[in-house]
Amino acid sequence: MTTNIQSLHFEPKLVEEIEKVGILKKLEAGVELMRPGMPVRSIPIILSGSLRIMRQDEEGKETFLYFLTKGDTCAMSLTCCAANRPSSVRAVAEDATELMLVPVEKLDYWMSIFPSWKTFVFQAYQRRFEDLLEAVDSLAFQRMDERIWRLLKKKAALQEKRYVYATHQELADELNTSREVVTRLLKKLEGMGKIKTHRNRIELMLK
Amino acid sequence: MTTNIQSLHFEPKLVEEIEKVGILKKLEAGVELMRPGMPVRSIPIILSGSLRIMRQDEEGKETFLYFLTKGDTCAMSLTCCAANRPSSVRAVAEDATELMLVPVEKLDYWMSIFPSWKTFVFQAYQRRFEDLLEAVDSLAFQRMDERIWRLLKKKAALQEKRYVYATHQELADELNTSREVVTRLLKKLEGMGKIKTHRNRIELMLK
DNA sequence: ACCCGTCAGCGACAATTGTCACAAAGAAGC
DNA sequence: GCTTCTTTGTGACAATTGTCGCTGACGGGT
Repeated sequence: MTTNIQSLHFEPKLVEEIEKVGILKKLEAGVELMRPGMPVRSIPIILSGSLRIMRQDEEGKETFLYFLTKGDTCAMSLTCCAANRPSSVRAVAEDATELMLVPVEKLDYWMSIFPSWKTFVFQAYQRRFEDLLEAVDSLAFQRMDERIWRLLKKKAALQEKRYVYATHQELADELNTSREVVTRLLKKLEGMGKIKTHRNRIELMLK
Repeated sequence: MTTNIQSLHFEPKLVEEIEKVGILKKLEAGVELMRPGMPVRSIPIILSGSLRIMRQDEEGKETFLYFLTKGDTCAMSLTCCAANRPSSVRAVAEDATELMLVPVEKLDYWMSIFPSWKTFVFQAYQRRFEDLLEAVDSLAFQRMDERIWRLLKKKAALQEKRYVYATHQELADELNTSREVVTRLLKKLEGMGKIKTHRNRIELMLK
């Protein structure tokens, strides 16, 4: 599952640079990479696997924002680094994940000399904006059953499988609702023929 | 109320450039500057007044995202321009507003030669990220009474007054709820001594 | 097999929000 | 004054979501 940095459309010289100063990090599924308040010292570039980005409130309640996958980087890291501010989100490995950590100092310098890095940074901003708007849409316009269904589809797509391995409690936490509500609505989705529920696992009936 | 571009921390040469190519535009309160699907041909820099940025779903339901005020620019414009994509949000003048429209073509060029422009663009991204996260917080973690109360405080702060001129229906539209709910919760806030309601106008009892 | 901890299912009820119907109050014109 | 339109108020009810209590199912270990 190892992806190397070469496959990410960077120019050869930049690839060289990244490999020189970047630190490869491997995360097992479920490991927390970043939490609100943590200082951000490096920019992660995801090589394989995926990160789940969550927003927390003061009491620790959470809500899902978006996933980062291969080739993505965290726009929050970019803004936090630039402003020298702590993280405002939580990042958790959704699967086993590999990423390259690039020190903050390079951000600006590379932007000025590597066009592909500049493109990369701007695309990151743009994609994360879209992702955040999608999160807003979900919160503002969709009911909980629809939100669960979409989350399941996204999770399944990440793995390219029709199974999602998660407990009802975990899904409830990601959507800032309660376990009972998730159970109830999963039953409803099952009744509609969209899924089948198993212990620790949900099967999506796509197509 | 006219603010000129000089007060925005740009270097003199850039100010000159902006004045040369920028188009000054004045909007009356309530006028729509941008709607979802519209092509974005220029980047607006707000000189005075404020813009209300809203997200819409397919059926036209809306939810408030954030306000832009003096010195701000629309990060959506930046991303949309860069990717040559239509707007994904709606922008409406909250008050009488003046803005400078800068043609897209300059975005990149100025970034490479004017440090203050680069800073400006990155700060815009950063601020709008924070604003969007605040919008997510509001949607995910707060009940409707709290959301109304916060919206009122923001609106009052924009004008630096203790009155907000709006009907219950308008507030309902901005929060994607119904007029009756707004009426009900405003009565509740009034009972708590936080506001006084009048026709077309709400008085905030701050301090 | 049995125990035990985790996970899921379910019924009852509460809280919040959404919807409908209708009335009253205020503003503006005649 | 009267009429009309807009805005606000309110009661009743529905839908959705949140919470509590309890039950049973499943799986891993012994």
